[in-house]
Amino acid sequence: MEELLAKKTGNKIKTFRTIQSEVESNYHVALSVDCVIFGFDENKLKVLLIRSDIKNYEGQWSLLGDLVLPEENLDKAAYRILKERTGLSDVFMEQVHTFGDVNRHPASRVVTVAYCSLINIQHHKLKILDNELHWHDVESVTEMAFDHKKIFDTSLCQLQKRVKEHPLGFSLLPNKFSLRELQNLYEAILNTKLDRRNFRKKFFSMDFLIDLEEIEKDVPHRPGKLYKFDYAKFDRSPKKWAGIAF
Amino acid sequence: MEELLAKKTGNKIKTFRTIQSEVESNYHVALSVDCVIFGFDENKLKVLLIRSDIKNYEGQWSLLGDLVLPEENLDKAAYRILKERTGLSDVFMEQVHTFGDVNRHPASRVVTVAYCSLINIQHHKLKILDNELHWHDVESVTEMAFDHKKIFDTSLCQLQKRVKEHPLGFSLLPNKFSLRELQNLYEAILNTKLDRRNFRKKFFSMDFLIDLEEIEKDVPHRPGKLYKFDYAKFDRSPKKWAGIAF
DNA sequence: TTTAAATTGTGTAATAAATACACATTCTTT
DNA sequence: AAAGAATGTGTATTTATTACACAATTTAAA
Repeated sequence: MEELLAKKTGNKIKTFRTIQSEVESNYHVALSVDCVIFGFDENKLKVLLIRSDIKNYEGQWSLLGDLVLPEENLDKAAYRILKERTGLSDVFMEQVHTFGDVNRHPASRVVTVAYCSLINIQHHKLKILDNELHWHDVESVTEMAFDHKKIFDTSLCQLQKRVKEHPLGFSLLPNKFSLRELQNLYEAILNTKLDRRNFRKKFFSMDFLIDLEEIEKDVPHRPGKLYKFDYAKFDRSPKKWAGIAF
Repeated sequence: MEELLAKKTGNKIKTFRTIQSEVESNYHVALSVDCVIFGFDENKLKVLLIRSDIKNYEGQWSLLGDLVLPEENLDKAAYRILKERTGLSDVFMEQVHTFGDVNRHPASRVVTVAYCSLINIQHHKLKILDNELHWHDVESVTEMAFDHKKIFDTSLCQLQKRVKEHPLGFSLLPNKFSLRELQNLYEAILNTKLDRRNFRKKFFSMDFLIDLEEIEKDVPHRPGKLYKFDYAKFDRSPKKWAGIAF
């Protein structure tokens, strides 16, 4: 193995040059991916957590994560974890931040790359029978294992920001949704109340909603119309998302 | 060493459990930090690059990076690199993204965390005599070593976005600056032309600029007034940055 | 010393976007 | 048949964005 990686040689700083023994003994870390998987159900934003089986954090909730495999890209690892846990593969997924504090894992140094994912909770409802996995209300998440609360908070903040810039929210909804459901979703994500008329005006003026000429069923009040998001039109559109400034 | 990290046991997926031998042999990677250091000089946005001394990329330009030390947090590593190269320590620095494609480094798997930094180029002009280090015009950066072009592009995009949301730009300017310099900076970062009167109106209405009652010197035309950014007022302000939508 | 060149400093009118706000309608439940 | 609950709709006000022109100041050149 030739000169590789990085090392300081005397006073002169060289780029990416070191010797094999250093690499093996000191400069390598374990690398994991943790997924913050969001869902939306009963008008609440949810996050999918698993009970930790690590000694120090036994019984506490943690994010879904795993070590990155030797021949696996980071995004691939994130999709693998999601697939294993939910069975879903064609969903929104995005890298959020990397957490690498020296003592974040009790056993050894583990650097973790956090990913945020948005899924339609109905699509995989059946797989969460396992009592180690649970959908938690986002607003009632408090203590978590490791530094996962910090990772979760960071992801939620980023979601709140991103959802104003891009039409991400639809990934969390059923294919057919009412405007009330859409507004409830935005209110849940942004943790705020929105004016109903202005919300509707805004979404209709963007013109990416297709009226399905159907109405809700089984609601104890006047049913609303159902819509779907026009992904094809969105993809063609040059200006894309106008931005949502509530 | 107890059960640690992550492993699949049969069909059941466990969280963070594995055995020592796996950790050492397969699941560890080299971890580096790469800094995209931006500066502003002669009305152009610049990036600080170093000539690569790696065999495959010899002579090509690369970002300033180094392996993360065993007992070093990621942010610390980024600040260390910046300090070593520029002598500056109290500057804007922010994690951008992590790049971990399997073959991004020719020698072995090296996952790198990219950081973006904004510095006042005047403050360390003297240290860049070394001909391996060079300030490049951002718009003329083309080929780079490794996947550094991709890292650079990602960082520049993020900078363009962040500078509209937060008052970052001032880190790139001298303490005293004219409004023309400020506008030139924004035009350089955003790669666009802005209306001078609207730009001034916008910044004055934010009310974070302190009029220093001084004027520029040595300009071949009517000199402009000098200002500084009121960081104290900004920190106290509840609404912070109004957002710049050009 | 006069003139040309360059850039600063300033305000208003027009357009677009965000906000606040109320009532009739439709469907379900009792 | 009446009460409850949520849908569907429009306008007026305020705020932000954009487009745009001319006099004043300084330096450099004639």
